[in-house]
Amino acid sequence: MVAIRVSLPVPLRRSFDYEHEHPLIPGVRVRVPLGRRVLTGIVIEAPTDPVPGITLRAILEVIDREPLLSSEQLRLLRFAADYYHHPLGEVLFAALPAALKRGDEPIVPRAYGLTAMGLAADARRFGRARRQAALWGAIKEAGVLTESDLKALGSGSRPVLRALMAQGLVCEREAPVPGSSLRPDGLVLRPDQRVASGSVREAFGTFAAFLLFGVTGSGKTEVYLDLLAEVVATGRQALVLVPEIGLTPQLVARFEARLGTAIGTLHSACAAGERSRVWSAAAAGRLPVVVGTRSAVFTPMKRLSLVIVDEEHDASFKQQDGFRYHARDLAVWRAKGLQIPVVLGSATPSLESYRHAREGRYRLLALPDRGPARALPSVRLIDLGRERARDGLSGPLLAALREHVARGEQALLFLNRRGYAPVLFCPQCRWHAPCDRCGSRLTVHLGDRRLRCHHCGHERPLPTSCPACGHEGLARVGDGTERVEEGLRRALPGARIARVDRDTTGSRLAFDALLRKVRGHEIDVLVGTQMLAKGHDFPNMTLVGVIHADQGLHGNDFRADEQLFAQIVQVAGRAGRGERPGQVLIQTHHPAHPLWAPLARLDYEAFADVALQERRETAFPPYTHCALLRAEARKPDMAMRFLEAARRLGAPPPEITLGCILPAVLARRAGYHRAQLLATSTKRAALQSWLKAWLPRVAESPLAAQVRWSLDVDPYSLF
DNA sequence: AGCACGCCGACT
DNA sequence: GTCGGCGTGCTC
Repeated sequence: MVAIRVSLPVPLRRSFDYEHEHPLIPGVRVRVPLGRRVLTGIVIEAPTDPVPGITLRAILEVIDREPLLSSEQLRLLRFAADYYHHPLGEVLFAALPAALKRGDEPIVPRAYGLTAMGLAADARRFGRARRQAALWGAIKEAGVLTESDLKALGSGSRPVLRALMAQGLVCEREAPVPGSSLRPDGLVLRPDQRVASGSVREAFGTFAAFLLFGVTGSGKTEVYLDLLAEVVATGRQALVLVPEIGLTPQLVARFEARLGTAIGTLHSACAAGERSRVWSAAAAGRLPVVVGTRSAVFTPMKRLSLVIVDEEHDASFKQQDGFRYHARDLAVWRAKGLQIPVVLGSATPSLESYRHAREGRYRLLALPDRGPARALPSVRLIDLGRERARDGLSGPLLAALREHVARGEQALLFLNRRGYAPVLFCPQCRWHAPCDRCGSRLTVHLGDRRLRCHHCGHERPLPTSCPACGHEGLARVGDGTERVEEGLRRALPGARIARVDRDTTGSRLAFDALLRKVRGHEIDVLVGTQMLAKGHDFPNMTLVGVIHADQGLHGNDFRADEQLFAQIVQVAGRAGRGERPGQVLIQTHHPAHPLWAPLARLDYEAFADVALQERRETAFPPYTHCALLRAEARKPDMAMRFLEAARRLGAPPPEITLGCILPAVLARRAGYHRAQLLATSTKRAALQSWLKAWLPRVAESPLAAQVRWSLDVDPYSLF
């Protein structure tokens, strides 16, 4: 009998030991009793020295013959659990597709081939069994018959196959790697793309991180494809991480067409069965390329030799609840462990990555060209202090809209605020419609005459008079997309206007239908939220207006600057992607802000200089490393009291700064009172080792059980 | 997280 | 008299 250490999907910061007749390999799944339930767990150490003084219970069943998680994956997941200070059990299970979490068999795609007897057989032996003869002939010719080939032959072919197997002519065998009928001449790279791709190719087989820096339309995707083609051609594997909205069927189709091979995709909308199929196929080395969102960073890949993170600055790579990992950072760590190159691509890199590149830890690969006949759009600021705006629309913006529409061109207006107005205000008693469950205001939605909270979803009918004093003239203050749309209809009668936000465009289908209408020029002006900002090409769109750009300038959050820059570049990329040059008009109350000069030139490097300087002065990332302890509780003060206790347990060394306990920016949300405590240090290792000692004590503090708390290492934002 | 045990209010 | 509210304690 040996002791086996097992990790279980429970939020406990420890593992459990069981006994079994013989040692097991780490990564194997087992069924074990815990209390009076039976759970699926993962062996992490066997044999192990059992915790003394505890009678071990027996493992009930060993599920896998081969480890489900490879040692490489276990190393990655252990590191992630350690670095993000999240219970290992939850981390391990976060990496598994749902079916495998439950303990289902991994899906092994089957294939069939001829046995020696089958190869030697003669067509005449089948006599009148014509279907058997045909199937035998087909397998002989193709060499192998996959499960999907069999399906293509129709349902009647399965009994025929069984008959061939019964005669010992056909047997099961491992499915082959999908054929790569690569078309190597499909890609013609420009010189700068060739240089970029060449640098990465030279690094195959060693660890190197590259920052592929190129504006929208500069052809980053061609560089990826060139590298992927190389990986596919040499029978190795590559992992491509993309932002949540970036994984479109079009993108996958383009990859498949260029690479001439099937591509596995993993994303949140993936059906459970499909997910575990891709997972298993990738693990076995049968899928050369996997494209996926955040959680795909954990995909097992036997022959992984390249990792690409596209739009590496995108916020969706950071998980915002539970196990708060950053997929881009883990991707870099994974590449380092495997000694393979990793390519981070962006037009607006995160300041973290950009600093690494500037200081030589990452290699900067710039794609300056925009290709033939692609001029950058011109950007102009409109000073809202001088130009009065009505319904969010200033005179110069309206004039430009009229001009472009009259010329038969299209325009796009951005405003990251849906609804009609963000505040309903009583001018008589100064009442503002509040959300009962959050510390926020309700947004006026005129379309269905309701008040809605954009934080918790709470809603109620729009009152016609003030609930506090009965006054009838309630004011709708501020601009939302509904109001801008209404203003546009008044100012541009006759123009065909459409609005795109979560309220008008519920389904993917409706969204696609609208995009088609825009391309067919059935729409002149499109008003919408950031739903529109990414990826959609409208060749006739020559004007882009940004209604309010100021949230990003004086945001309460340290990352507001880089998000604003990324958004403006993103938005500007919508203008003039056809032959006609684009024009971008940005309305701001602060035209003199130092960030606007580089923004107006769409000059990322100049922006990064200003922003990095400011981050250095204010001691924010990337110049310091942060960990944020968040807490929330129904009872007021409870979260604060927990954090105070945690702070007292802290006793940090001098190189770590433990901040004050502050209410969260939205101090009350969905009925919970929220607060947070920030720890920072210029030394990542020092912060890590202090957290390691601190966190178990925090977890065991008596108040911990009475609040919902979490630690966020490298928080994306301090909201 | 589950799932127990455990001690106080409104119901067949 | 019970059914059931969720407080707190434990799981190898």
